[in-house]
Amino acid sequence: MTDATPARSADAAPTRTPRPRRTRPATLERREEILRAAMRVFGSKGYHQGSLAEVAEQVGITHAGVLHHFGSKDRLLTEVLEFRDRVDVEHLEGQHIPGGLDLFRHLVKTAAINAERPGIVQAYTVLTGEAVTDGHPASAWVTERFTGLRADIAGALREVIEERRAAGDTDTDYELTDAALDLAASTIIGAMDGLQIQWLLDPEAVDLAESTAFAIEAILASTLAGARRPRPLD
Amino acid sequence: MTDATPARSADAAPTRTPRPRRTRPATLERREEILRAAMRVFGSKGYHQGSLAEVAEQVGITHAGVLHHFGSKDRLLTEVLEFRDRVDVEHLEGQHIPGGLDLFRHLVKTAAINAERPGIVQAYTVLTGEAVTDGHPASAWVTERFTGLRADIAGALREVIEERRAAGDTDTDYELTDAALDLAASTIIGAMDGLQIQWLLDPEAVDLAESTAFAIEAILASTLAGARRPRPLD
DNA sequence: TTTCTCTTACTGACGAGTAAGTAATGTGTG
DNA sequence: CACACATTACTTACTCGTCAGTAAGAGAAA
Repeated sequence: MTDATPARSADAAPTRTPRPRRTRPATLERREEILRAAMRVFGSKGYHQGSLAEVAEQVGITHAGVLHHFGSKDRLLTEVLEFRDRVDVEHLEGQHIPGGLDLFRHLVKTAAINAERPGIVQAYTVLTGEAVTDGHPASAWVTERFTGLRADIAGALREVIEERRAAGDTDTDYELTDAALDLAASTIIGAMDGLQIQWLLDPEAVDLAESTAFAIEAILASTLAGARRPRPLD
Repeated sequence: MTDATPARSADAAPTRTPRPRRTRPATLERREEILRAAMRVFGSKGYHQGSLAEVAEQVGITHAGVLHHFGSKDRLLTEVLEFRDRVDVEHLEGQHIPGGLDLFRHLVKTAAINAERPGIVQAYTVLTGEAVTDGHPASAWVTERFTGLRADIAGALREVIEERRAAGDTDTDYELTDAALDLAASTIIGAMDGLQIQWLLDPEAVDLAESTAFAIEAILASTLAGARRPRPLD
């Protein structure tokens, strides 16, 4: 039984360099094109309903060409998600990631910008919704994304409250638990996501920017008011 | 060009009655079984990813049997949605649909109940998320559902405010526009839906009942406080 | 001449819908 | 009441389409 694979290390001439070539710049661009196309397709049709053929067509190749670059549909999806993360971060490059009240202003501004690009919002919403199905390849990513967002927002909340305390605001001297901050953070994220769904389905009926701003202000006010705020349901 | 279809009305013996037989009770039960199975399947896998074969298997027949009853997968989905509507209404039978503050208490209680039945929540969330994809058969249903919910909640809000005015609460004598009520209504619905997503993905991280209650109280308080509430972002 | 990019061509699987047939369950007629 | 025959509730066995993934090779680049 002879080895069918060519002998590599054993007696290859030492003159032979291992020859790494790797990615040309044109190829990297190609891959980004594919990622962008995939984002459009998965965003409008969902992951399961979107096909590799459709992604391929948008960049003028065949579906096998896409598989050459990404190996499988699952891997394509995860690379799309990582790519989005990278792009989002680059977008903030130069500017620091805002904290404190600025984070909330940033969220409101983002909603206003998103109201002009339904495609992005749809992509995010579809993938997030799909991720709660059993065994979906994006569910880990979405879950971690939520975890990160909650931490960021809870942190910003803490900053705001501590700032006010430092300024001698006696309205804020209640117990400040992590749980309460997380609660507010989840609620803000939830409201933003839920409003996006309604807006996508019926843009006439919901003003994305305005309702997002309202939600954040309401939750912020309630959180800052702490335990002493009258609870309307009691 | 002769008519290939047998002459029906022209000279058929008047003795022939059209013979309607229709559905036996056992059949109706069978169809309900199928609808319940379909809800489970579409709820856990989504509409596109869930197959007729899987639905059929759960009631012990073949996928062709399902098609015999419902004609097509699309029709099955719409009948599932109509069935859910019917069941939900029956569930409230006897009790009046609550209005005013009771509606909000009802929403909070529903969230607490839902925290014990992730299947239902998942079904609702998956279908809603999928509905924002292009040309999805459930999008009309979901859109109308949101429209109805917004109207109900906005109406309840109006009731609450008018009650307080009647009681002489001067805190509520600001302009009361429909737009403001709809805004609050969308936000409450959005928060509930968004929190469900996070809870499904990470039940440890989010307390569905508590966060929903918090969201509703915060938005309610903000709305009742009207225009005079300090706006933290300004 | 090796490596990379991509195509053509194929496989295997799965899924919705159709067609034809079968067994059971009624229903109208004599 | 009995018989004939509609109608129902399915099954089996397809068709047709789609889609992910594979294999082999061609042309270009390095």
